[in-house]
Amino acid sequence: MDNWEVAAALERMAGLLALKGENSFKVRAYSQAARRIIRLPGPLADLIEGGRLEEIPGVGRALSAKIRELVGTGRSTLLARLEEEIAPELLTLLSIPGVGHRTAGKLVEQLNLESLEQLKQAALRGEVARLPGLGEVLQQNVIEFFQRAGDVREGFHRGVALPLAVQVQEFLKRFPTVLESAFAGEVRRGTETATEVVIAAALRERSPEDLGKYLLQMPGISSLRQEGDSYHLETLVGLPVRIAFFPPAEYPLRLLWLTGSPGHWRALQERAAKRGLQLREGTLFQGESPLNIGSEADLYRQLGLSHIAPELREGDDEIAAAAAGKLPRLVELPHIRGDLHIHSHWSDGSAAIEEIREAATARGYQYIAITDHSPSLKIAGGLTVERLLRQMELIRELRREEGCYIFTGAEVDILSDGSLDLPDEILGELEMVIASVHSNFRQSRSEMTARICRAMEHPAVHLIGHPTGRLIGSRGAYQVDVERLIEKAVETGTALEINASPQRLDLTEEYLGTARRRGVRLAVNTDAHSTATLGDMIYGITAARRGWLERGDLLNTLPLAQLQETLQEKRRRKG
DNA sequence: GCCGTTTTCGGCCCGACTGTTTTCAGTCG
Repeated sequence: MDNWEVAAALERMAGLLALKGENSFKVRAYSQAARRIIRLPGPLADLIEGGRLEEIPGVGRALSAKIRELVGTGRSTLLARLEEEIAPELLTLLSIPGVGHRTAGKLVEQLNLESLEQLKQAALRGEVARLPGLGEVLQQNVIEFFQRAGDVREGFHRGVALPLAVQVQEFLKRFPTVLESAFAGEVRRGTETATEVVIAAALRERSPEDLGKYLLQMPGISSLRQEGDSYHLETLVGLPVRIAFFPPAEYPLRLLWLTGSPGHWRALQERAAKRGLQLREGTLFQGESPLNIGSEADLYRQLGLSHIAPELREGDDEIAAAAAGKLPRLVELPHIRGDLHIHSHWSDGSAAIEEIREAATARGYQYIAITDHSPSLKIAGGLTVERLLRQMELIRELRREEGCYIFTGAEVDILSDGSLDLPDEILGELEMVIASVHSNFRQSRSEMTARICRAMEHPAVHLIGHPTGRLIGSRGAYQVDVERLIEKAVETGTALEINASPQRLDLTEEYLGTARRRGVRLAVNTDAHSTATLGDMIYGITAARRGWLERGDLLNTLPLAQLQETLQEKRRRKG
C-alpha cells in the first residue's frame, strides 16, 4: 500500500474511533499520524525496511504495528473491526457544523445510530435537542445539513480518487490479457469529487474469472463482485472501484460512453442522428452497418468535431465550440513555471526553504514564492515581523546559490475589518503578497465581501488566496459575493488564486468561466506544506482545464522576468 | 495513542467564541 492509502485508512480509523466515543487524544493521534505520513518525502515501505518507522513523530509502538500491517498486507484488522461496529456512512456526522468528535460520539451512543437517516429522523422529531448538553441550535444545524445535502456533492475528493485510480490501473495493466486500459467516469473528466473510480479495459480474450482471482490479490481491496461485464471492488479507503472490460473493437466507444458525462453523450448522439448516423453504446452505425471507430478522436472526426478534452465533456457548450473550431487550447502541467504559495517550516510547513527549492527545481520550476502565515494565525505558527525580516534575509542569501529563484512573500491574514495582519512597510518590501481569510468565517455576505474587497484595494496585495474558503467534504464556503470579488479583481488588477490542494480547489470551478471572460489573472498554487504536496499542482491544472483556461490566463505560466515585471506593474498601478 | 531536562503518568499546538449552563465543555480555525 502507498503512503496516501495508509494515511486514508488511518484517517478513517480516527473518524470511526471518534464515533465510538474513544478518547479524543487517541483519535487525534491516528489523525496526526495520517497527516505526517502524507507529508513524508519517501515511501513508508523504505522506512519499514530500515526499521525506522517509529522515527516519524507521533508514531509509536501501537501505530507502527498498524502501519506495518497496512503496508505489508493491504489489510487492517482494526479497521475491519471498526467498520463492523460502526456504519462507515456515519463518518458524515463529523462534517455537520458544530459537531466535533465529542458530539458525534454522543449522538451515536445516545441515539443508537446505525444510519444517517436515523439521525435525520431523530432531529426532525426533536430528539436531538433533548439530549443532555445539546440544544436547539445544534439540532437546527443537523436539520439544515440534511436539507443542504442535496447540493453538497457526495464522494471522495480527487486527492483520494486519482491515486487510487492510478494504483488500480497499474495493477490491471500487469494482467496478460489486458490490451489497453484507461480511467473513465469522473476521474477522467476531472471532477472535484468522485463517488466511484471507473476504469475501462480492453481484453484480448474473455477471461473474467482469472481476472477476478487476480484482482482479489490487489492490496487495499476488501471485496469483489462481478456483474455483467464489470467488476465492483470495495476498497479499504472506502471509495468503490468499477472495472469494466470490453472486446477491443468496442473499447474506444465504450470508454467514451463510460467517461460521459451523460449530457455530453446525449449531445453526441443527437449530432450523430443529424448526420444520419446512430451512436449506441460501443458502436457507431450507418444504417445497419457498424462503422469502424479506432479511437475517440475518430468518433469526433466522424461527427465533424475536433477532439474534445475529457475535462470539457459536461454537455454544456463544448459540442458547439468543437463544431465551430473554437475550443480553447487548454493549459497543461508543463506550462507551469513556478508555485507562488508555499509554506516552509518557519510557520506550519514541514520543510526547510532549501529543501523546497531543491524539490521545486527538480520539478523544472523557474521560481517559487515562500509565503508563510502572518502573526495572528498563532495555531499555524504565523511569523512575527522580526522573524519575517530574518526569513527575507535568508532568502536573499539563498538566491546566490544554485536552483530556482525564490520570491520573498507572505500569506497575510485579512482581518475581520479587511485590514491586513502585517504593517505596510513590510508588505511593500515583499515580492509576493497573498491575502487570505483564516478567521471569523461567520460574517454576513456583505461584510465578508467588503472585507476581501478592501484587502484587494491594498496596493501591496498581489493575490487573494483560496477566495471562498471551502474545504471539500468538511466545510462549505463562507458567505461571499464572488461575482463582486471578480469585478474588484479586474478593477484593482489583483489576481485570484486557484488553490490546487485537492481539499480546496478554490477559486471554485463554477466561477472560473466568469473570471476568464472578465480577464482576471489567475494563479494555480499548491499551498504546499511539504515537498510532497508540491505535487498537488496537477489537481489545480485539472480544475483550470475544466474552467476552459489557457496558458495565458495564468500568472505562473509566465517566465520569471515577465512575472516580476507584471507584479511590479500591478503595484505601480495600485499605489 | 504518543511522549518525556516536569521521563512511565498526566499532559497533549493556542485562544476566541458559543451554546448550554450557572461555571465551562466543545468546536473551530
